[in-house]
Amino acid sequence: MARQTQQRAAILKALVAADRPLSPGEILAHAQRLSPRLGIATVYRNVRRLVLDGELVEVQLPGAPPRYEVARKGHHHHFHCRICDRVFEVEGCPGPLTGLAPDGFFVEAHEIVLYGLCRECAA
Amino acid sequence: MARQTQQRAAILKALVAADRPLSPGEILAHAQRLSPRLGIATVYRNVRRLVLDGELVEVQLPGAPPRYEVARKGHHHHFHCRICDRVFEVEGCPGPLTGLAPDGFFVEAHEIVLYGLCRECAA
DNA sequence: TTGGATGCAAACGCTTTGCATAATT
DNA sequence: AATTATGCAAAGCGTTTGCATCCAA
Repeated sequence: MARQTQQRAAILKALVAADRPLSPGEILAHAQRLSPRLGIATVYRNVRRLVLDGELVEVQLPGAPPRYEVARKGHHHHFHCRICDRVFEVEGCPGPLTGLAPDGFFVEAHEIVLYGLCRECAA
Repeated sequence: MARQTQQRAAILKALVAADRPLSPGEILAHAQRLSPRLGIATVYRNVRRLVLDGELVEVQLPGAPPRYEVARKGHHHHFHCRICDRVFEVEGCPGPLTGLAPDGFFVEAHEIVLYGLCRECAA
C-alpha cells in the first residue's frame, strides 16, 4: 500500500465526496478546502500516482479535459449529458466490435460515448 | 462559396490526399509540401473557417488533440492506432445503442473509437 | 487602392519539471 | 539521517492573437 500523505489523502477525500469525475482544477479547488496550502503541481503528481496505483481512473471524453474518478471494477461506457454536462456510467456493451475494423487491423479495445439527455434533463 | 486562397487550397488538398483525419501539426507538415512558406497559425485559421464552411469536420477522440477530416456523408467511426497514433475511419456501426442507456435517458448520438494496431503496425 | 490573408513572434492556458525546503520514516 | 513529498516558479506544448506585410480583386 502506498504511503498516505496529507495531500494525497485530501485529494482522494475530495474525489470521494464529489462522487463525480473532477478535472485537476476542480480537484485543487475541492481539496484546498481540506488543505489550503495544496498546490496544483501536487495535484497533478498525486493524481498520476493514484491512477498508477489503481485508486483513480482517468475519464477521457472527446473534446473534454481529462477527469478523474475513484476506481471501480468492470468494463463500462459513459453517457455525456449535453445539458448539464455531467457524465454517467452506463452498463452493458455491444461486444468487442472487432468486426468494424478494416482487414489487417487488430482491435485491442474500444470506447463508446453516448450523448443526449440524462434522466433529470429529459424530464 | 468562400474565396480560395493558395494556402486554403493547399490545406484542403493535403486532407483529401491523406484520406484520414489529421491534427493541425500533421496538416502543416503535409500542406507544406505543396506550399513551403505555410505557417501553423494559418493552418489553425483556415481549418477553423473550413469547419464553419462545412468543408471539414472536427474529429474529437478521447485524450487526443482534435483532428480534421474532409466532410462526407454518412455515419462512421474511428480507429486509433496506439503505435503510430494515426486515426482511420471505419465503416459500419453496431446500431443506435439506445439500449445501453439507463431508463429515462434519451440517447441522441454516440461515438465509438476502436483502439489497437493499424495494418502497418500490426505487420 | 483597399480589405482580407499570411508569417512571425508574443501571449495564453494547461501540464510538467527543476530545485530548494519541508515532511515522513 | 535518509528518503520522499511539496510549493513555487520556470519551462513545455499546443493553440490563439497582435501586428506589420503581402496578396488579390
